[in-house]
Amino acid sequence: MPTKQKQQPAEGNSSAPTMADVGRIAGVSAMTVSRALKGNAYIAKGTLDRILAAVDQLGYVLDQSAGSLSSRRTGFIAAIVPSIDNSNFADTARGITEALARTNMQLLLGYSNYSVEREEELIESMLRRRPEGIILTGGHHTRKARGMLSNAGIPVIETWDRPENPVDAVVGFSNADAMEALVDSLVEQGYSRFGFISGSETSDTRGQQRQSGFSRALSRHGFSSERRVAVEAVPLRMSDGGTAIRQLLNRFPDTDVAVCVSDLVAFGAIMECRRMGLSVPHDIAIAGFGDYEIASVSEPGITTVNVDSYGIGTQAAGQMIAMLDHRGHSATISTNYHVLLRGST
Amino acid sequence: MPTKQKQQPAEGNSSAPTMADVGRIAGVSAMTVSRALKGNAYIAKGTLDRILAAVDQLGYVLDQSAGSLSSRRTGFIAAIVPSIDNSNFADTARGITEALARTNMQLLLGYSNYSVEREEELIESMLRRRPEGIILTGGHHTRKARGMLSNAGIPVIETWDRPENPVDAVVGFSNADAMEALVDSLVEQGYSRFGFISGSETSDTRGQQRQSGFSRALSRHGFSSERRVAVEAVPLRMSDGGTAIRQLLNRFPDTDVAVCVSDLVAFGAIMECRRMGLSVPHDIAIAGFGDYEIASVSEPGITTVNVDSYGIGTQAAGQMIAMLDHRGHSATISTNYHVLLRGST
DNA sequence: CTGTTAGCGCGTTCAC
DNA sequence: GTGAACGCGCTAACAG
Repeated sequence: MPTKQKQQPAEGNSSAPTMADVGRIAGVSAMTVSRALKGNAYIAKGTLDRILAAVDQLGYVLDQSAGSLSSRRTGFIAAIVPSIDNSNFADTARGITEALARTNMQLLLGYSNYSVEREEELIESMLRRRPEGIILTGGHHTRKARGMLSNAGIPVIETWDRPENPVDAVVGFSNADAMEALVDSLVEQGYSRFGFISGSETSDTRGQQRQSGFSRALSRHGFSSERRVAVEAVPLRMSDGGTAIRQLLNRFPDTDVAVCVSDLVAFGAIMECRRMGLSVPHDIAIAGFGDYEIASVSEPGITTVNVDSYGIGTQAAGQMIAMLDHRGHSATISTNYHVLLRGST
Repeated sequence: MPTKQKQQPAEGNSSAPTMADVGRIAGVSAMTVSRALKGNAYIAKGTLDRILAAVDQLGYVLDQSAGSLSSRRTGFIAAIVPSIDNSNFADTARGITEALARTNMQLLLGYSNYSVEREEELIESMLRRRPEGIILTGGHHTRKARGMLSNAGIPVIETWDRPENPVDAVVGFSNADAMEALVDSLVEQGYSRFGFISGSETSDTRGQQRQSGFSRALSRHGFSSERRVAVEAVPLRMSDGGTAIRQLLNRFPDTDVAVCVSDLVAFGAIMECRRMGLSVPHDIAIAGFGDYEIASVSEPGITTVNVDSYGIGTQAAGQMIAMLDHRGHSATISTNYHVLLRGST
């Protein structure tokens, strides 16, 4: 009977202490340590104290990978946002994190850089961690991604949008409708020669939807929606707004209001106007989207649409928790938006 | 001998497929599937194809929790930043993510909200996932946190600072020195009656260090550093800059330049000045810190210090990878900063 | 209130 | 090139 030496039988090396080590010191079994650390089981007061002392002495930290393998619950929620530089999605991520902090769930956060291919990769690598649920941005995914998602058998929540064919639950609003509301308000203010500044027409799905809302509203009012400039960059930076407004005014000098896909772009455009010696809103009015902090602080304030970025995060997390508790089922939750008229128009 | 039924013997329920399932279809053992999916082992071409087909057919996704329990490598790198709304730290997080994307490591990201207690909680919950390394912001941690960190036996990298007693490796710069450089430049520009706008004096360690650099520089030049306003909020928002500049000018009307802990605050201050009818820099000059995007786009541009937030992230990740490879050891890496004089001063 | 037993799904190690 | 056995550290299930 040869002494088969399989998988290095833990020699006297200083690897992390285990529950068994803690138990040895406290004079109990590993199982009792497990129960004591979980907190919701009956443990004799004295035993508990000895266990906690041993934990302290060893500096023991639970190994959750091992625990979740056994319990079949990882405690992970995955979330993917297009970017974290963009404060709108950062707010959503913060909302998710804070809502999750009340639970024992941990957030596994990724950002796709506005690419569905990158999103697919992220989904795959995150699913390897066996999250109990996944929160996505938007309703546009690769075929393979959709396949993996439905195969995973976990709640999926799409946010920031109202997909036509949702994978599962949805927490969001119609970007087209929100933009339409903005345009309506601007028409009411007396504007009629609208320009539109957007980013890449292929990657930024929400930007495209805003543009279709823009066109829809204008055609309803009988105005032209031809004055459009697209900057091929994603995500759009403030400085892109400067480039874009120059192009717009160059190609369509009669424009009386420029609507931008985001407040950041609008801000860049306003600053560029100042440099060009144009007064906003007197010579040209400018509106944004998203109600970033800068929109209210900037002077003049930027007319925009508040879309409750933070609330999208908390509501998505709340819906996720409900679905995991079996208290709630797949649903579509409408988040609020409202137009804010400020000094820039 | 009673039929003890332990741990639900996987009935015909639709739980996720395993390597064994894949192997069954492909006509090989689970072990061969493992090797095939790892990629770096010799597998007969035909076998490989059958395995990949089976993976596809089942929609099989590797279970990394199980894998890492066995291999003792989780593939996680943990990172904690004070906030993700603040684009400086968001840039660092992006730098880490992008540098890590080339490896097989996955980022476990948390934010402490500028609280060392919250940081301690985060460190504990992250260590439960057995990260292979951890990246922190700053050098200020609770005693317990330091204990857990050294106990964990993994590389620790502190960033954005030059701690006196680093836990392990460091990637950062001296906030005091950087601020001193800014003040020196402003003195050279002819300013002498300096004001300082900062946030909480207790939670924002880097803000405090900037303030001490501010005082040090001024005393070196023989100027007063008494003109100070602290807003008790963390993190500081743009709008806090407005409140603060009012207070500052109220209490110290002779101030000729206001130095702010961050560009966001500086921007808020500049906008408030505009509302008060003060011209920047004619009536009052204003400088920031961090070289946020807004500093270069805003009109006037904001004088500030660029501290390479993104580079801190990529370098920290690079150092981490080196340490994990045993190619590099604990080290202190200096990141660059440079003063940018713009129109606001 | 506590212990025993088994096994979560994989990778390590050795055997062929 | 491939397989068998074992165990990573923990918790479910049951027995007492």
